[in-house]
Parts: sequence; C-alpha cells; structure tokens
Amino acid sequence: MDLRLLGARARNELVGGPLEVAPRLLGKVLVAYDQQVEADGWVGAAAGRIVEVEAYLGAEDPASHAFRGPTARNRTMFGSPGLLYVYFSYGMHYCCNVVCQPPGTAGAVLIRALEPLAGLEMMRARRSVRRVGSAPLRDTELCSGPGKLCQALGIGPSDDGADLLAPTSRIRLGEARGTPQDVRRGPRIGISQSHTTAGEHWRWWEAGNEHVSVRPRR
DNA sequence: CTTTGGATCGTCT
DNA sequence: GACGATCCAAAGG
Repeated sequence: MDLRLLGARARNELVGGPLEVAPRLLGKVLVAYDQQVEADGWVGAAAGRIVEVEAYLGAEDPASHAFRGPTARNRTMFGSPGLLYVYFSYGMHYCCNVVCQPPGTAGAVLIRALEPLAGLEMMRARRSVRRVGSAPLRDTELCSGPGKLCQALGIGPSDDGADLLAPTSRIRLGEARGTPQDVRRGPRIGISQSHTTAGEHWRWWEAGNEHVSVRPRR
C-alpha cells in the first residue's frame, strides 16, 4: 500500500476540540524522515499507524500543560492546528502531540502508540541505544508508548512546532490506513487522581491491537 | 505473569 | 524543593 501524505488541504481534519479530533487521528500514519529535505513515500522514513491517542484541553483541563495559561514550554499548544507539540518528560523522554485548536486557545492530542509500518530497523536501532546488551526489541516494543514512539522516530526538541502538513517538515501525517475497526475509550493514563474527573474517558485506542501501550492504572 | 522502585531534569511553586 | 501526559530492570508469585 502506498503512503499518501496529508497536505495543507487536510488541515480542516485537524481543526476542532481535542475530544473530537483525537479519535479522528486513529488509523492515520505518523511519518518521520531521516532528512529534512522535501521527501515523500516510504524511502528514508520511519512510520507507524496511530493506534492510541489521548485528548488534552486547555483551561478546563487540570491535567493539561496549558491549564495555567501559555508559558515558554507549552507555547506550541497555543499555536495553529497541525503543529507538533513536543515536550520533555520525566527528565528522560519526549512525547508528541498534534495541536488542534486555533491560536489563542489550547488543545492537543497526545500520540500514545503506533503500529510500525516502515523503518523498523531504524526504530530498533534508535530504541536500543540505552539498552546495550539487552535482548533485541520485539516489534510490539518499538512504539507502544508515547516516549517509546518518539525515541523510535527520533522526535526531539528540534521537532517542536513543526507543521505536520508542510512539505518541508521532517515529521508528517499520512492518510488513514484502513478504518480502525473496534475503537474503545477509557480514562487517560498516568494522570494524578486530583487532575481527573470521574467519567472522563479521553483516551481512545484500537481494541485488540498489539501495539497499544499497556500500563498499570493507579 | 504483576508489582515496585530507580533514573533524571526542566518547569513551576 | 516537589513533581511529573514515562520507561525499564529486578524481584516476587
């Protein structure tokens, strides 16, 4: 199957409230090219199909980085729909979001897991850097978590603010690869209880997909 | 299989 | 000075 990158005309698909845009991202392809030149197709790409997402709102969401208004760290969240918001987590990992609300308001969708489609060996190499001597990673361990997929795709601080729909960006979005069959939703992962409200089901994933992150609840 | 604790540092109080 | 939108290895059943 060929890869069809989304262009500026697809921007409207990414505009809206995070609760509306998040499930819409399931099935789409996240692509990271090795070079920053105008690339296309699978060559030189590490790519995966989005199988798990979470919605993060603005002032109404205590768990969101944007809860207390714009800062130097979260400024991309207040930017335009289609931008990639990358943040540094736990002093060790990076996580990435798709911004979905117009400038001035904040809203984004955290990409939590990918089903690897291309560049598997590049992913394995990047993911193994801090694991010298350990057994080779299985495919299901490459992108089954927000920190893992950023490491696998080489996403870091220099990718913060990149336009996912621009031909010059290293990180792009591709057209959905099949419609997710069994989409389920539940509480977000890793949020402290004081920041959550009972009944908030702001995490979506494709049921039965082996690449979805599996983490303990608290 | 599940549970637990350590690593590690930027951000905001 | 405390706390994470996390991950991993080690220990326990």
